[in-house]
Amino acid sequence: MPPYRAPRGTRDLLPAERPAWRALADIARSLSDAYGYREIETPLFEQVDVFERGVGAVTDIIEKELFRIAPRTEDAEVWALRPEGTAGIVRAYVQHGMQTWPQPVRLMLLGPMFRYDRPQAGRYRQFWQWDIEAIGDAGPAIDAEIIELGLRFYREAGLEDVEVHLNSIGDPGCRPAYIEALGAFYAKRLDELPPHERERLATNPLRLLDSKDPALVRINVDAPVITEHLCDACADHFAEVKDHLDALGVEHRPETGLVRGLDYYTRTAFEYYRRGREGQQQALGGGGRYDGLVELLGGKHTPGIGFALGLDRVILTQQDAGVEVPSVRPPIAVVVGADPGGTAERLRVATDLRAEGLPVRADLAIRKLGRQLEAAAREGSRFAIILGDELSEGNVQLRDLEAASQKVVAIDDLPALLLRKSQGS
RNA sequence: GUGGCCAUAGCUCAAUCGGCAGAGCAUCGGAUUGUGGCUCCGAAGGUCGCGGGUUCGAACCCCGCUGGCCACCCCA
Repeated sequence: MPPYRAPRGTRDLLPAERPAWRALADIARSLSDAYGYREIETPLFEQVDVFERGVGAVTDIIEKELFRIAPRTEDAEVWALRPEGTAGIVRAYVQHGMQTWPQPVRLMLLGPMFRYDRPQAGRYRQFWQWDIEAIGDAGPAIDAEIIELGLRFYREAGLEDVEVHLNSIGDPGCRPAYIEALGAFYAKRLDELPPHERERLATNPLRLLDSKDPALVRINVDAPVITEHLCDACADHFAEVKDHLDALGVEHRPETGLVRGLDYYTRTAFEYYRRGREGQQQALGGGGRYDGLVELLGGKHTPGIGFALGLDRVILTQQDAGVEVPSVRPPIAVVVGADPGGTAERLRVATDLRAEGLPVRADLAIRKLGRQLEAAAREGSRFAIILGDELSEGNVQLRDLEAASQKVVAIDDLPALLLRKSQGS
């Protein structure tokens, strides 16, 4: 066994699987361009305060999953690896005075996030998210734009049966009254609650709503529904979000038990699931509105909304659904030689062709021609460029490895010839 | 953070009752010295996850640790 391994909950993404990842990143970037969400990169770590204030100090993400960086000196700042993207993006929004930009500011971020969680399938300590944020627009239309953008991404990734679950969780004006009503409801039936759920009642009663405990599922049928306790402004907003989605032809499934785990969410909350795969670990992405977050991080009161899609889970779901994804592309040609030791001329010919922009590998192993051709064929290359005695007249053998045919070609004609072939003629 | 299942070559897996660690694939080499994916031959590759214990003897039984998976918790 090797002495060192990738840290728990992390993994190496090997060449064979990278093309599928790159394809997802390409989709994310081209959709971001098309929708006008411009790419931003923020540090992988921030001051702990950014997350504690932004995500919420009493959330699981902060209390038990934050990757804290041990300070080097007593008076050093305390840092942590980012567990999600929104807090850092909003910090950047405030820091760079983006409130003076045309509003809303549409941003996208693609990168790794870190949570000190117990690993499981589809759950890693380092995982990748695609973040979309629109900061500075309170209107319901932008909610619909973003929700549809997420669905569009899944479709382009080959996942046709992803749907959005939608809820509104109110705002600081109306939510406290609802939580009180909810608390009172559970208090009346305290003896029916499992001990574990009783504890959560004190810390975060909303959480009981999406519990899977059978006893609680039964009780929750009678629980007060948040969308019936919204203030007029929140209720109007929610209705208009749904109207906008309907106008787009986007199906949305009401989910009154949907409560997101981060403190900063207000009003719109949504999660993406594959139809028939609605378990808690199966969320492919989620997001919501965070109208108080900019202010929490030192800016003016500014509305915002966004989502985070888990790329690791998209990859897993593609595999599960049998979606065809790109694989490693072989070079169009491999330069091989009759003289096993003639690595210098093989390297020179390949280098010249690469200078013309052609993906060409040279066989640099000192081995006989048969082995070189074998390797080229197994790699999937279309052509082998065979260097032999003809080289003294400026010619090579161009062998078509698929057709098993070959012809003598002037070495000077190779670039144009291969270029034509690589464009699929 | 809680509970359960698992860990043998790079990968997928065998190894009878506790009695000399194996196969397929992959890698490298050879099959009369300029022609490939097939075939044949061969080589290399192991701290049986790690550390203790029981035993004449442990891949196999017991304990601990690490890691993976699953169910919780929670999230993406």
